[in-house]
Amino acid sequence: MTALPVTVPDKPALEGLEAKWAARWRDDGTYDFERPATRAEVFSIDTPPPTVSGSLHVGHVFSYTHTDLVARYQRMRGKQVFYPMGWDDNGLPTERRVQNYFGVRCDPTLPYDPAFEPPAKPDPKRQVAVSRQNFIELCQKLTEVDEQAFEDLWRQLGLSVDWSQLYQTISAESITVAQRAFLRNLARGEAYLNYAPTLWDVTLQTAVAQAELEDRETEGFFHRVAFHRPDGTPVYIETTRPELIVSVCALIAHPDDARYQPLFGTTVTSPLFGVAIPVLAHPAAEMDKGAGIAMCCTFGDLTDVQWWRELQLPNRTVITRTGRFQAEAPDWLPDPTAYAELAGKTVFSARQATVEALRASGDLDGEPWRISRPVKFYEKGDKPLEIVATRQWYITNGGRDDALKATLLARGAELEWVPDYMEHRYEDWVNGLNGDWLISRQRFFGVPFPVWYPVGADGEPDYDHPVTPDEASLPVDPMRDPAPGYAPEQRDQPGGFTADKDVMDTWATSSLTPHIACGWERDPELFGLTFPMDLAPQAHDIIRTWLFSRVVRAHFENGSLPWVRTALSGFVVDPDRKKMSKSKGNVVVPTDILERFGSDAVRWRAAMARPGADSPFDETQMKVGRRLATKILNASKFVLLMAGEGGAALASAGVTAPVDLAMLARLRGVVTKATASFDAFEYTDALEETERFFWTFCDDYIELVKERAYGAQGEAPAASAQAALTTALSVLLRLFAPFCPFVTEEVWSWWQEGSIHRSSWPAPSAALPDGVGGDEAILDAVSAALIAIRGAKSSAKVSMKAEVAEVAFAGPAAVLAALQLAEPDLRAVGRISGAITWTESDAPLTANVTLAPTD
RNA sequence: GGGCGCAUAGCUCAGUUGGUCAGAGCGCCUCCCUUACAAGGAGGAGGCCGGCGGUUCGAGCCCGUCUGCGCCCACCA
Repeated sequence: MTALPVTVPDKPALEGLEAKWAARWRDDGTYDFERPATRAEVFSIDTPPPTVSGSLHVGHVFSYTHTDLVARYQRMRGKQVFYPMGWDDNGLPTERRVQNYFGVRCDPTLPYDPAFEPPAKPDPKRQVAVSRQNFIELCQKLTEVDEQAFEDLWRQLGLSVDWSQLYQTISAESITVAQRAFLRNLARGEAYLNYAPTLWDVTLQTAVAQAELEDRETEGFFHRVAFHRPDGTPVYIETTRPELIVSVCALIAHPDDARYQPLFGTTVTSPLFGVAIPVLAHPAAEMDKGAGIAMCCTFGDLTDVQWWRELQLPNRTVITRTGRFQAEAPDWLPDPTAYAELAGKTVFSARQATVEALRASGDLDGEPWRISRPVKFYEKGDKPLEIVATRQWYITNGGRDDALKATLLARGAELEWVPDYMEHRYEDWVNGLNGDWLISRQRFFGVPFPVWYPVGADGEPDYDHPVTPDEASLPVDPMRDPAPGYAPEQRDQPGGFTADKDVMDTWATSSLTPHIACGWERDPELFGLTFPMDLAPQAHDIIRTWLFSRVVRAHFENGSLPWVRTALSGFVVDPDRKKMSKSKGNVVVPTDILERFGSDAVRWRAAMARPGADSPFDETQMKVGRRLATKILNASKFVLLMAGEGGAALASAGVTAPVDLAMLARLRGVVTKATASFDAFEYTDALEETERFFWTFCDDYIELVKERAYGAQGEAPAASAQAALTTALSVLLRLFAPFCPFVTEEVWSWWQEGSIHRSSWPAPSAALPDGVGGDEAILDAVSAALIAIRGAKSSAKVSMKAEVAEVAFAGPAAVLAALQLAEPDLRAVGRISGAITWTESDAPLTANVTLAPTD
C-alpha cells in the first residue's frame, strides 16, 4: 500500500481550470513529441490546417476535439503522439482579407519597397498598389495576428497539440516542399502545361479547379431564337445565353432525332451576324431538352467544350478574362458592324443588347420565359464561371487516364475509413473526374511555380521548354530570381527568359501537409518515424479536395498512401438541421460557448457526436457535459476524503468485501470495453460506457459504502471500501481524461504525481487483477433494492434519510443471497433500523418497506 | 437522374451476429434543504421502433417496396 499526500480543496470548481492547466501543459511541454526508436512507437496525425483568414465555428471545435480524443488515448497507451498544428495562411482568402484590412492591392510589376508602410487609414476604394513581395509581407503580418487567436482558442479547448511542430502553408519550408514536389511531378510527367478551355472566374480573374465548383440555383430566361436555312425557313433553338450567338460554331442535335436528321450536314446562318453554321449530330445532344437542337458556342458550358473538342470546331471566344466582350469585332463575322452593340460589354449587358437586336430583327420567337437552373460558380466567387481558353498547369489525377483512375481507386480501397461508408464519397468523386487537376492560379499570394521559359529571338516565350531550378536552390521566386543559366538583365528580353507568373492553388500546397509536417526531404529521421501517418482526421465535405489530393501526391511521390486511415467528422448543424454557414447567420461563436460551459463540457458534447454523423447544435446538451465535469470534481473530492485519512490505499489486494469486489469486477469490464471502442475510433462508445458506470458508481456504490468507509463497521471493512474507492477513482479519472482533460488533471493533481495525460491508460487489471473474482450480480441486486427502498420513500414523500422500520424482500434465492452479502451497507444507506425478512420467490425482487413512524 | 446516410418516447440518440430490445440522457410531472455535489438527489409518466409487403416458430434488427429528410455528385441547349 502506498500512502499518498492528498490535498483536496474545500470547494472545488470548474472555473479557471482551463487557464491554469493550459499554462501548465505549455510550460511543462506535456504534449511534446519525443522521438522514439521505432515507427511502431509513434502515432502521427495529419491535422487539418485551418484557414486562418476565416473564422472558427463550433463545427471546428467538435471535429478537432474528436481528433484530440484519439490523440490523448494513444498517448496514454504509450505512443509518442506526433500531433502538429498547421495554419493554412496561403491563398485567396488571405489575399482578400489583406486587401480589405490594409487597403492595398498587389501589382506584381512593381519593385519591392523595403520601407513600405500600409496606409494609416485603409480606403477600400483607392487601394494602394504594392509589389508582390510587399503584399506577401503584409499577408504574413496579418496572419500572425489571426494565428495567435486560433492558437489561444485551441489551447483553451485543450487540444494536446505539440505546438513546437507548428507549420504554416505560407512558410519558406512549405513553399520548398510544394516546389520540390511539383518539380518531381514535372520530371516524372505527372505535371504538365496545357492550353485549353478552362473554368474561369471573371471577378477574381483566375482559373479554378473542378473540385472547387459549386452549383447555385440561378434565375434566367429561355429565349427561342431562329437560325435560318438557305431558303429562309427558321430553325429554332432555345438558349439561356443569347449573347453567345456571336460565338456559335455549330448547331447540334442527337443523331437519332428524326426532326433534325434532314439538316445534318447542311448549313444555316446565325441571326444578327449571318455567320454560316454547320448542323451536326452528336450523341451528347438530348432530344427532349429545349428544342432538341442546341447551339454550340465557345464556350457556354462544359458540353460545348466536349463538342468543340470532339467535333473539332473552331474557337470563337469573345468573352475576355475580365468577363467583358472583346473590343474589336471578331474576324469570323461577315459584317463587323453587327458587333458594335456588344464590344466591351459585360455578359449581362451584351445579353440585353442581343435580345433587343433579336427582337428588332424578328428572330426572337415569342417572349423569353423565366427559368431557374443550376449554374456553376467558383465556391468562393460571386459571378457565374465563364469558360476561357488559357494556359494552365495540371497534375494528372486519373480524370483523363483510366489506368491511373483505377490505381487511385485502389488506394481509396486500401485506406481505412472511419466510418467505412464514407469511402463511397471518394469512389464517386474519382469515378466522376473528367479532367486532370488544374493547379495554377492567376493570383499573387501563393507558391510560385518554380519555372521560367526561354524567350525566343521573336520575343515569344517557349512554353514547351520550361527552365527549372535545382532542388537545392529552393525556394525560388521566378519573378525575383533569374532563371538558372541566365543573367538578371535577360529577364523578358529576346533571347532571354521570362518567369511563370502564376501561383499554385492552395490545395496544391495543402495536398502535401503530410510531407510538410513530417519533414519530407528536410528531416529524414522524423519522416521515417511519422510517415505514412496513422490518422487523417477531417470533415466529410473535403474528401474530394484535401483527402483526394493528398492521396494523389503521396501516390506519386512515395508510392503509398499518406496515412493508414482517415476519420471523418460530421457537421454541427443548426437546430433546423441546416448546415451552419456565415451567410445564413446561424453560426455559433465557439469562444462564447467555451466561456459559458467550460471546455470539458463542450468537449463532452463533441464526443457524443459519432464519427461521420452530423449533430444538431443544442445548448442544453452542453449543460449535461458541465454536470458531468462538476460531478467528477465532487465525487473525486468525496472519495479522497473518505479514503484520505493517512493516505489512500491503492492496492486492490486490500479489497475484501463482496460488494467492493463486484464493483471493481464491473469496472474491469468497463475498461475492456472502453479500450476496444477507442481502438476502433469509437470514442462515443468509450465515453458512454465509462459514464454509465460512473453515474451508478456515484448514485449507488458511493452511497452504499460511505458509512463503512468512515469506519462504521470496523477497520478491515473500511480499508476494503477505501481501497476499492481509490482504485476505482484512479481508473475512472484516466478513462475520462481524453474527454475532460481539465477536470481530470485537476483531480489527479490532488493526489498523484505528474500529469494524468502522461499516465498510462488503465489495463483491465488496474481495476481488479486477473484471476480475482467479483460477483457483479451483487451490484444489480443492490441497485434493485435501493430503487425499491427509495421508491417507497419517494411515494411516501419523505426524505431519503427517513428511517425504515422493517423491510420484507422477496425474490430469487440468488438475489437474496447477493443482498445478504451487502446487508450492513444496505442497512446504512437505507436507514433500516428494524428487521429484514427474506422470502424466496420466482418473481423479480420486491421490497415491502415499512417506514418508521415520524413525530 | 446516380450514390450514400438517416427515419425508435416531445428533443438528441443507443439498440453489436433476429429470441428479456422496447432503452439512455435531456425535457416534463411528483417529491427530498441529504454535512461530496441544490449548477444537486430520489421516484414517475411518455413509444404501433416511418408506411406496406415478404422471409421466419419469432423482426427496430434480414429482404423487397414506398414515403419523408439530409449530404455528396451529375444535369445547366
